[in-house]
Amino acid sequence: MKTLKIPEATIIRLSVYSRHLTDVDRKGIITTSSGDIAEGVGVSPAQVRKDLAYFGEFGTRGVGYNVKDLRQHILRILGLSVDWSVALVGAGHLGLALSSYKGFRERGFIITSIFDSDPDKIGTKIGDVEILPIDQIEEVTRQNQTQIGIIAVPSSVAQEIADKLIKAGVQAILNFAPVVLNVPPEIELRNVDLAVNLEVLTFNVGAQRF
Amino acid sequence: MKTLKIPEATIIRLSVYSRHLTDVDRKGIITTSSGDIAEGVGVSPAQVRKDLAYFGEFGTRGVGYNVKDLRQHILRILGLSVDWSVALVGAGHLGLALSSYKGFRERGFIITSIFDSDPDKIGTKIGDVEILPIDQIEEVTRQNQTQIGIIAVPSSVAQEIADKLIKAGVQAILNFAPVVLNVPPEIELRNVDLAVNLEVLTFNVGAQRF
DNA sequence: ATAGTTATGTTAATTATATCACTATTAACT
DNA sequence: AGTTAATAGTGATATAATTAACATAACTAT
Repeated sequence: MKTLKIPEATIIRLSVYSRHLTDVDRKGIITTSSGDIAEGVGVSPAQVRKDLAYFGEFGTRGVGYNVKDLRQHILRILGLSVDWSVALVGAGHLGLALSSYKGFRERGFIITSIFDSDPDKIGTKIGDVEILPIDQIEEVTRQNQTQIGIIAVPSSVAQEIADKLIKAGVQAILNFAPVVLNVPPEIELRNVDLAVNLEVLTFNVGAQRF
Repeated sequence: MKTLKIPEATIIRLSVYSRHLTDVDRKGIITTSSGDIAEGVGVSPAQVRKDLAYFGEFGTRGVGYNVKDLRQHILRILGLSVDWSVALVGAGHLGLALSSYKGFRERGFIITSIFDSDPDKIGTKIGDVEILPIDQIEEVTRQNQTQIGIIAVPSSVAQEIADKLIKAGVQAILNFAPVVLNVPPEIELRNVDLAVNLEVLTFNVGAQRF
């Protein structure tokens, strides 16, 4: 249980590598190299090797990497060798988009419950998952042993939902509300702020000013 | 036109600061400090001051920052003192979620055109914007002088759409397709990969292994 | 066998980013 | 007016991440 510090950027790249390797594998290619991967995803070969080196030796010198093997190794590293139960809170446009997003299920993220406060939505289904009222979050999430919560509700209620999810025992939260959430340190939290992404773009478009 | 290199992390934080300042301003608070801001958004006071120092001096020593002033300065820095015309390509669940996302308009991002390939969708409206066919991207985007394109289409066609948007003269692209896009260096590109975000979480949940 | 080639794994150097500690400035109060 | 408290701005330091360089291992061909 050595706590070697691994950069988050490395984790993000590993995720991208694994997706790239899935594509390469589908083309029937058996062997690849740090150079190939680097070219495929737009980083340097040294970066690819360094990222992998945090976790072990997966290649053969002079030869390269076996595509299937390396892919499996990375998926294992990312914790994707098992399925994850996900609770989605908020069945608005964004919630609907997330629940129908193929990429989640492909990677082993199964949305096992959906919650909303709108009485008109409660009882209806998205796919084969029934929309439940907010006050059932704790009971249902605990019962399903759900580890991950996705917050897709308005900012005004996001903290309240986060508290409920944590009380229900989730270990990680993906938050789409543009607000700073307060969570205990043992809870993994990531924020996806859609407007921020556009703002980085507009800054860069005008960045010759600085 | 000095090209002082500014960390992307700084830009992201500035965006968060400005949103925080909007909240603080709404509460009627006139003056704030690096310490207040730091506490409000979860970073260190030194970080706040360092981030601002890239762009000038906005505060008064011993006193702090005027909330409205600082907010305006940051918005100006981020390029948000003017509106931006945005073209949205893909009117699926995600496209619908993005087009109805309040946060965009609030920050000056106006979706001026929406495109999709589905004949059933073409001609219908989202809000007051009509969905147009893909082959009108170039003409309409150029006419509107649209600077930003959002790609919310399947991975298989994302590169093709990117090419069209670039040909139409957009300067920046926000890509939601989980694929590595190839764009010329003068085009600003950001990728939002929803699955990657969950994978960073699952890695961290199991990270005691390393 | 052996030399040559290729590509990994790893150490070292460089670059980038964040933190810290100090200085300067302002306002308030006595 | 002088003193104290508060807080921005900044240069120095520490930490982190990326890039480059290199030594090692495996394969190929003669």
